[in-house]
Amino acid sequence: MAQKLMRIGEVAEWTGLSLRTIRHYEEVGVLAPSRRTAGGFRLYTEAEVRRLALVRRMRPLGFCLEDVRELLGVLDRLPEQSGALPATSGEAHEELVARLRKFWLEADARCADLRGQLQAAEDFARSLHVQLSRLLDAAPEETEPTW
Amino acid sequence: MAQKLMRIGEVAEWTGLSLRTIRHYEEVGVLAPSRRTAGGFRLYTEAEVRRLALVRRMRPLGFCLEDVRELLGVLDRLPEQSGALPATSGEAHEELVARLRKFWLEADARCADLRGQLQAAEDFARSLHVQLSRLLDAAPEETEPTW
DNA sequence: AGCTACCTTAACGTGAGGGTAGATATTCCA
DNA sequence: TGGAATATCTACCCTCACGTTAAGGTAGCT
Repeated sequence: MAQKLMRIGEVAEWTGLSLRTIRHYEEVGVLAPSRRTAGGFRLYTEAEVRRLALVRRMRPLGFCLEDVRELLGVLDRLPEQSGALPATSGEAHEELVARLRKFWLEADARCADLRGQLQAAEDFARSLHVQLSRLLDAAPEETEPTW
Repeated sequence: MAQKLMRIGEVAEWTGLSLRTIRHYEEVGVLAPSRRTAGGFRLYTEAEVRRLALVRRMRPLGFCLEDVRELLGVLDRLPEQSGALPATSGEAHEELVARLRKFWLEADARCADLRGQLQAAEDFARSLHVQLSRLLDAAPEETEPTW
């Protein structure tokens, strides 16, 4: 069956990215749709939509768009299935591994970072709650009696 | 004993904020040092440094600086100890509670958000690792034998 | 043909700082 | 007390990842 092509609005709904963001990704070379309608509407293949969804999942890691672009490039050169022999060999293969490992380490570090931030955020939310409780306890004349 | 006053560099070291960030917070009215030296150097009291450290802990929640400013204002009007009677009463008190609750709800929502992002990030890091392993397995000629 | 929903490019705005220059302050130490 | 070394000042422009607005074109239906 022929590929299902999506226009930008549908892609936005699917991925949770804004129209502006999707266009921006094209502007800076992260991902351009392979086709357009005669009138100029962007048409995305399912594979392209999946790539955008991947970018969406990457965002919390805080990689800049240039890094995202590079990582997509690396991922592209990866063999599809573990069964297949590597599409690359020798030096190219080595470099691929190196780049991938770099991203992995970086991603791991940023996960740790996120965990720390989450901690801080939860602490903060908790302390807000405590303040709020104190405030409510201190003004019983405004609250309903407990009976 | 007289207050210990810190200059911006020391404050930066204490809080983990950059000099530029601390100055920026002053520019947009989040927190200005109460004093300067005759020559114009910023001097922060310990209380001010604590406020900056609080802002630092709030950052992961992604509140904009205007919100931070407002929240600091609310926190300022809070009674210090649960023992003390509320410094405010009636309407003002009600409004304080309302604003504080708003921030609490918002903070909680953003924590949930952060948890989601962390999930996505960890998934992504894991998948990078998987790809990496596959890549290494597929090229045993480059790895050391297992014996 | 007209309507509506969706899409286009282009240009400017924003938030939260980063970086630099060039001038001034403060401190340390001989 | 006089430099030298270090810290800080203001003012300005830069960046990144989009948001916003304006003005207009397209797809598809009736």
